[in-house]
Formats: sequence, C-alpha cells, structure tokens
Amino acid sequence: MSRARSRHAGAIHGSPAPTIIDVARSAGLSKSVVSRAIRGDPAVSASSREAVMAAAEELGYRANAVARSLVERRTYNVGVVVSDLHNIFFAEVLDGLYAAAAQLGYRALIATGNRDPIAEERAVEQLLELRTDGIVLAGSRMSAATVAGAARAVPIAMVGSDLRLKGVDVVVDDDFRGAVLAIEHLAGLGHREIAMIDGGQGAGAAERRSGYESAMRAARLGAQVRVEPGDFTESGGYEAARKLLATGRRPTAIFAGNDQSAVGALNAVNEAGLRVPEDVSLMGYDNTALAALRHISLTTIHQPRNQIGEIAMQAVVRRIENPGAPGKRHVLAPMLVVRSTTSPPRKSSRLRSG
Amino acid sequence: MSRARSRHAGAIHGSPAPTIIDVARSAGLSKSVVSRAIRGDPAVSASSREAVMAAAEELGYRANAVARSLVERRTYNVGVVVSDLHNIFFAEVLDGLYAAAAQLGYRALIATGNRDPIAEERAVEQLLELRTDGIVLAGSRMSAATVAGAARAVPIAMVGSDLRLKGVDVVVDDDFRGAVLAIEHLAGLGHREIAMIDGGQGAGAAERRSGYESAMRAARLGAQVRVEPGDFTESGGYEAARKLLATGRRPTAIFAGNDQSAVGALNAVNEAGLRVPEDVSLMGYDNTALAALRHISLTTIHQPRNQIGEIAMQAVVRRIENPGAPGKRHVLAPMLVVRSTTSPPRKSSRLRSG
DNA sequence: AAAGAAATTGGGAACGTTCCCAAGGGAACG
DNA sequence: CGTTCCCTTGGGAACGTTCCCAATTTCTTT
Repeated sequence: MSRARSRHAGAIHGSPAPTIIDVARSAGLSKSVVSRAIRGDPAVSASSREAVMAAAEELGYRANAVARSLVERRTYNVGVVVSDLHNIFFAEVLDGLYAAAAQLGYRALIATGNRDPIAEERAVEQLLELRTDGIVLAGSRMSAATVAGAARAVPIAMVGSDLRLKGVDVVVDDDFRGAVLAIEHLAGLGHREIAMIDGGQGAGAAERRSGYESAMRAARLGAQVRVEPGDFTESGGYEAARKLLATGRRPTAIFAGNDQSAVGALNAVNEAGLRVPEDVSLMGYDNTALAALRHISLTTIHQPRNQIGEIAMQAVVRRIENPGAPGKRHVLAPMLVVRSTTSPPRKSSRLRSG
Repeated sequence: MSRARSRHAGAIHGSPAPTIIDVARSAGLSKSVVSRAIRGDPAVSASSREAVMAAAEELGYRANAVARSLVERRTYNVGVVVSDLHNIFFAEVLDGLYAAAAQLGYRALIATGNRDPIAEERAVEQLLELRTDGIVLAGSRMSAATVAGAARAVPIAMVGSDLRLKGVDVVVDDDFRGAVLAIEHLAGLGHREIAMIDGGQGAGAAERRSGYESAMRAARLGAQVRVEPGDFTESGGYEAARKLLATGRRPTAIFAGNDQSAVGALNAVNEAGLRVPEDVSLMGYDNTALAALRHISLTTIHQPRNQIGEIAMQAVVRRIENPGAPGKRHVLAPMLVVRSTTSPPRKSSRLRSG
C-alpha cells in the first residue's frame, strides 16, 4: 500500500492532519478501538492494537491534545510565568520545574513577563484561557489581589516571592538563615567590621538583612552593623561598595545581597586599590553561575534552586489532583559555598579591633 | 441576584468554569450572540453586547481557548524550543520572540530541551500534539531528519543553528563577518600574533573560525594563523588559553569563540602572570551580559539577539498565514563592541615582529 | 454442547466553541 | 401599504477526542 520512499503521507501544511477516524478507517476498526489503542488501554486485542499502530504510523497520526483536553476537561499543562528570563537564577528553577512536571506526567509551558507586572498578568490570563491545570509563578511582581484572582481558577505555587495567600503554595529559600550562615562564616574568620549591601525591594532582601542584623548581634557585633542601601544589580553593588569604602570605618568584609551586586562590589574594591580577599573579604548570595567563574570565584550562599522548582511543581500537581487541599509554605535550607573571596582579616586590623 | 461581597461566583477549583451557555442564560440571549459579543463581532446590538459583558463579568467567564482552537483548527500558539535556558544568550532572543508574537496576535509557548537532543525532540513532539501553529527552534541540536519531520507538520524557524532545509526558515548572525570584524579590530591595533580559541561543535563556531582565517590572510597574517581547539565553555577557554601561552610563540592577542570561553581565557592569562590588555589583548563573541560586567569589561562582537528573535517569529507567522511560502535564510549583521580587554600590543613585541 | 462469563468491539453523546444558515423585525422605498 | 433589504438573533452542525453502554465474539465451565 505505502510507497517505497516515504512512510508517512507527505502532508503539506495546508492539508488537514489525520484524525483518529482516518486511522480507524485505514485499520478497518472503529474510532473507539483506535482511541483505546493509542492510549494504551489494555482492553484491546493484540491484533487490533497492531493494526491500529501500523495504520497510525502509516498515516503519520499524532494525537490531538486540543480535542483530548476538551473532553477530559483538563490539559495536563502547567503554566510557568517567569518574571525575568535574563535572571540566570531562574534557569535552574525551571530545570527543576520541568523535570518534575515530566516525571508527574504533565507538561510545563513557560511564559514570561519581562519584568513587567502588567505583562505578567496578561501571561497569567492567557494561561488561564489555555486552561492550564495549574500555574507556577516565578519571581512574580504581581499584586496579591491578582494572584488571589488567579488562584480562584486554578492551583498556584509561587517561588521567589513570599506572598501569604491561602490557596497558594509558596516555595522559598530560608533567606534569614542564609544570611546568618554568611555572617557566621565571616565572623568565624575573625572579621568584625562586616558591612552589608542591601537588596532593596528584591526578593528575599528583607529576610537577608534581618538575618545579617540578627547574626551580628549574636556574634556580639551589634555595634558594627552597617547596612548600605542598594539593589540586586551589578551597578547597585558597585555604588554601594564605593560608599562603604569611602566613608566611615572601612569594613574588612562585605556581605552583598546577591551575587550580581557582589560582582559590582568586587569591582569597586579593586578600583579603590584594595585586594580581595587580602584587604576586604566579599560574599554574595545565590551561588549563580557568575559566582562559579574562576575569574570571580565568589564565596556565596547556595540556594537549592533545582529543588525549589521541583517542589513548586509537585505542590501544584498535588493540588490539581487533590482539589481543596490547602496551600503550604515550603522553606528550604541554604548552604555556604566557600570560594576565594573570603579569608581572615589582616593581622593589623585584627589586632586593632580585638 | 449576586451577593454583595464577591462580584464573581466564588468558584472553587472543583466546580466547572462558566461557559458561553451559562453567560447566554444569564443574559437572556443565545450562545451565538454571546460568542459574537465576546469576540467583538460588530453584528451585535449595543444592548445585547452590554448584557453579555455584564453577565460574563458577573459569572467570571473566561473564554476557553481549547474549545475555540478545536473548532478554528488553529491555536494561535507558537511553540519555542530552547536548547538551554542557562545560556543567557537566548534570554534576549526570547524577548524578541515574545514581543513579536504578541504584536502579531500569537502566544509564544516556551519549552526546553535542557541541552539534550532527545528531550528536545520530545518537546517538539509535545508542541505538535498541542497543535501549535508553528515552532521556533533556538539553538537546537536535533538531527536534520527530525527537524524535517516536524517541518512537515507545521512551519518552523531556527535560530542559532544553520540547517539548510527547505521549508525551514533560518535566522543567523553573520558569524563569518563577526570574526572578520574582530580580527580587523585587533590587526588595526597593531597585533600580528593573533590566536583563536575555537568553539568546536558550537553554533556558529565553524563560520567564526573561517572568518578568522580569512581575515588573517587578508591582513597578510596568514602565517600567524593559530587555532587552538576548545569549546564554548569557560573551562574550555581556560584550557585552550593555557596551551596558547605555554607553547610556541606567545600571542599578543587572543580571539575566543564566545564570551564564556573568553572569560576562561582571561583567567588563564592572569594566572600566567600576564595582564589584559597590556600583555595580551582578548576578545570574545556574543556580547552577553557577562562581557558587560565592569569586572570583566570584554571587547566582543555583538549579535542583535532581540532582532534575531523578532525575525524568527515573524518568519514563522508569515508562513502560518501564507502556507506554502518557502523558508528563507535571514542573515543579520554583527557589530564590534570595544571595551577594556583590547589595546595596542607592547612596543617591544611590535618592533620584534614588525 | 449449552450456558454463563469475560473480553473485545462499535455507536452515540458530550466537551465548549465557531460557523453557517434561516428566520424575525424594522426601516426604507416605491 | 406592500415589498425588499438590512440588521440582529437563534439553532444546528462541526471540530477530534473520550466515555459510557450495549452488542458481539470468544472463552470457560459444567
């Protein structure tokens, strides 16, 4: 029956794709049997199954997820809205999300808001129209009201932002704890003048700052607390570090709110003619790919990003399959990663301050 | 009728979402009128339109794209398969893709292959089942046969890889030209011993290499051509640069295949006790965010990534709406971006070699 | 060999839209 | 005032599946 060269009918885009009915006709069976065979339903005789598969292959049949979704009233799609794809931080979260979705039998559909809350809302609205079974919001800047509105339609999980909304799962790193880890490391090396560059409105910035303050007090360094305003960008870190170095007592260690700003700070320290870590120790937060570059080799706090994504996806799927289950808050433990930007302070300053 | 507090019926996930029929009943009109009003069809009286909109709002109605797609036999979705979300290079391409899709009335649905050709194929297959109207492949590593198979079902555009398949649009930066730009810059500064770190199998690596060779010959530096095998990773650049510096005549300038590997090379140069750009000039390719960091400040070749994305999306949509149109090759012009890692060679070496 | 049970098959309804066509109600026109 | 035409409306079919139920076939068992 089939030509020698091409196994599939050479469908050009215009011509309609074969349906289950075409396969049925070609296999000499009913559409019901074809449907069952395609889905792997055991209630099909071996011979029928074979005939169906052969016909499907021959025609180049591909299941139509649209029709299937319509009758099943679910899509097995989970939408993921990422506020910013430029932020490498989210790449690994997406990996985790993706892997977990595949493992649970769902597809992850990624949309982005390009750092614009309005665009994010539009993206959510579109995913809702597409009838995704659930949505994961990564680093969202949307208002609580909007999120709550979406949560009415479909289970939602958020990562990166810590909205406490009932019916919404939240997966966060324990930023407070991470900051404590950082300060314990620096204080343990003997530093006393430990300044922090703040992350402003950034995700987790407030927790990191209070972790810093708390750990400083715990180390009896409450008097040395010094928080320089900044943000989570490279230039924010640069400017903040310049101020730290130019005025007041010069810190022997700087804890930046994230890796980006730490890299900016690194540059400011170098420009001031100081060396890292000999003159100033420097820490970041997030353990992004940036921190791992040899040329930078930044001591930082690792967030289990992959796992964050996994857990978020699992949370959504759990609530898809178990409607009515309440949303939870999942807090993950950060980890210290020591690289080359931290060392004990110079003897002189150590003596002077001790 | 409606409670005071909540404008929308407080639908909890289990209860079915309202349909056009619910709206029709509530507005006292037929489903046809509702359908038309929702879609903005002018053939609806003002009073009906108002009634429909009010009822829709009241019920929290949201159009069901699944049902709509089934009957229209198109989804207005364009799938985007990104080989690697960690590669910041693609973030801007995605921006362009996304913006163009929105502007043309389509949605972009992003899927990823995690650098695994098998996973990429799976992603494509899933998008095809979802009946996306077209697909953009970004940095794909799939076999030509697989791509051709997908192209039979739906218009395809590729960015980053340069498969010449009929029925497939390709959008690429002119990598040959970019490499020429790099060498012209270095040669123009007075460098003669200009080595290149190759990108191996990476996208565009071959073109960049031949651009290098050609430009070297054009500058009468054919005898100085020296290509060190490498890849597009940081450690690849590091290892390659070590070899370049350890053996043979030491180059005064190194052109790395991309920014990542240039950063690795930067580290190797520093470790050898040499300074950039005083002792060795260094160039990358891509103008990623990495290159722009002050701490790195790499001279590099810029690819119009945003535009690459835009053009790819436009190409797919053009062929969706105009089936049978042939695929084209779109070549974009790269640009030199001078930062701090290039300068004229030291006098001494210049004299020696001149 | 008959009867009952089990396995397999087929047909119709449903999912929520859009599209097409027919019908109703004015307005305009002669 | 009757006819025609336009504007609006409503109902049924279709999109490609899955699900349910009834019908048929095949196997067991006595």
